Amino acid sequence: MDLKPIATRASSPLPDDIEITEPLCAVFRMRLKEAGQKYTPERAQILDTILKMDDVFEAEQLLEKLRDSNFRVSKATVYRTLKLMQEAGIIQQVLVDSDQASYQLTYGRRAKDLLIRVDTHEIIPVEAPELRSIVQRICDQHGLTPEGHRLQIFARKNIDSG
Amino acid sequence: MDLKPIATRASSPLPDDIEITEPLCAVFRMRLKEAGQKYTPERAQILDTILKMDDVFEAEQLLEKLRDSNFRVSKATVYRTLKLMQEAGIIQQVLVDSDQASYQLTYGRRAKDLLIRVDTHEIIPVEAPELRSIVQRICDQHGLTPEGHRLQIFARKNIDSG
DNA sequence: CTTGGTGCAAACATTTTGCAGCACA
DNA sequence: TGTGCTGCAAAATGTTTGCACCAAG
Repeated sequence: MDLKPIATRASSPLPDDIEITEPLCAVFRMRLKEAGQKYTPERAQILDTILKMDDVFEAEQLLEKLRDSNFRVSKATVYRTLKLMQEAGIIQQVLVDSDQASYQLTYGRRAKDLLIRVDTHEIIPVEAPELRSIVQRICDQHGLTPEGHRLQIFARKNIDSG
Repeated sequence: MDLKPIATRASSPLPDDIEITEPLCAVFRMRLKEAGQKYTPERAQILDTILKMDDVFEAEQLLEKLRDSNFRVSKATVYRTLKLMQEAGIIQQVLVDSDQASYQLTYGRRAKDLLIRVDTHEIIPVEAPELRSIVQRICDQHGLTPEGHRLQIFARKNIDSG
């Protein structure tokens, strides 16, 4: 069994969010070229659509949004492209729901931990810098080197505030 | 014609080692009773098998282990029972792998955070009590009440330690 | 030509469900 | 006797794959 989908790796001190599509396109194209692959209109459309979505999105949401657009892309191509983007380090799989895979745009961003509202299902990326020392301590205790982590906090609206 | 004769519900007595599970059995039985449901031999066998497995296990591993035992339980019953045990607060789903759901025995235990070795795929339950204040702080900042969390730390053997 | 990409449909793997018969209060 | 539980098979779900055709160097 493969243990590849490691989401939310908080590590490298990257600048915060980069919102421009230009560079990300370039990155993707470059990574594809390195592997002898092509930056096709379908792939561009998928990347473009992802950039218009929430930070964390499900495959089904992406498919729906793509169906609405003028440029139709097949389900197979979407899944194939999502895999390519993971390999290119542009997105990462996040395990939020057991039914469906979610993905998170991670390139050029500091990976965020997630605050998940159980009442609305809203997913809010958050930062927990103190976590780093906890992770380090636990790894130290086991003689291991940390490679990343995944933190999801579940919460709901305060009873007293609304 | 090729029906695999899974033994019909034996009203036979349960294996001896079921006694070990006394307290948890009692909890499960009680919860079932509250909901007008029964503590059947199949359910006892599933609980018993889970207690013999790693803290975190996949459905497939459980099915396999059950197939090996003398007391056969169908796949459908296993999945139905896993759901009941979740409702009873005995086990929890953990999302480790995108392919398959994993479950963790949680009743009467504290450790819910996981240290996952990316080199061996070993899963080690750990404690991170300091996390509580982090979780609380993040929820406070968003006006939310914490309901739980999920922390998975990915790590591998130290390079310098052999 | 050769290589890679696409859409479609079929295949896949995991999990759920409909149903007829069994068990037990 | 009724209600719940079981096994089986079929269905449902999300994802992957085989294949024929297309596009670009």
